[in-house]
Amino acid sequence: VGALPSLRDPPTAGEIWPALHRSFYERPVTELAAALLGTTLLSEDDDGLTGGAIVEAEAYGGPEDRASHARAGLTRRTAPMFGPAGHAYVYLIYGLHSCVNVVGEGDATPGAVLIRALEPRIGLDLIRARRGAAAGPDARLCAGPARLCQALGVTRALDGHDLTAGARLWISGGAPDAVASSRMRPSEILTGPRIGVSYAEGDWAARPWRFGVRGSASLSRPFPREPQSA
DNA sequence: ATAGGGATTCTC
DNA sequence: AGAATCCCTATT
Repeated sequence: VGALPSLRDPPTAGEIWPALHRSFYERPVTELAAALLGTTLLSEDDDGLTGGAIVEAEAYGGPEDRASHARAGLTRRTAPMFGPAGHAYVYLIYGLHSCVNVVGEGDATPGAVLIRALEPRIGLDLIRARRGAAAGPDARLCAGPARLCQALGVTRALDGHDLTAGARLWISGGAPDAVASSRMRPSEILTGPRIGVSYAEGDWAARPWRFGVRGSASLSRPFPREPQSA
């Protein structure tokens, strides 16, 4: 028995859940945020495979976006936002919590999408163990940008990671044998102002760049009334 | 060098 | 309502 894989080797997680291609990410961040709804974020490490369906995401632009980390321009911290699409931007907030973004646009245009909530679907036992005993019902385990990172074992070690490689941390449109596309119908998409960016000047705090799946029990918090379909 | 604050979460 | 807690960013 050699080191080369044989046809009888069990499929890897990346084969069961094929990674989205780079071209999926190369578009304006508001489009990308909506398109990510319904796709599956996956993480695999020595402890196992975990994942869930993305049900909430926020778009962040370049220096012109006064709510974006990129507002100060290219710095060491925000460098991934200025790099190629399809990579992760993972940052530490309040000295405690990791949050994960998906880089969009292109090399010339900085921008990223913050993943704010998942419906947990894969590796529930491991997700529950990582989140702790007081984490509440399953639907709330990944209801928040820092919660989902804790649940999936995402830390800044993954900052800059290439999401298109289909290993360690990646996003899939669905299993190959899945019948339905991950794409949401417009009537299923909620929009609203981004969370926690009241410091932003001008109308940047009010822009409806938060996107969510209508009716999901895993949203980080409710959307304001008067929802508009994207 | 140092001060001010943050795309959050949990507990009191 | 307040703490936890690190590092980024801007200023001295």
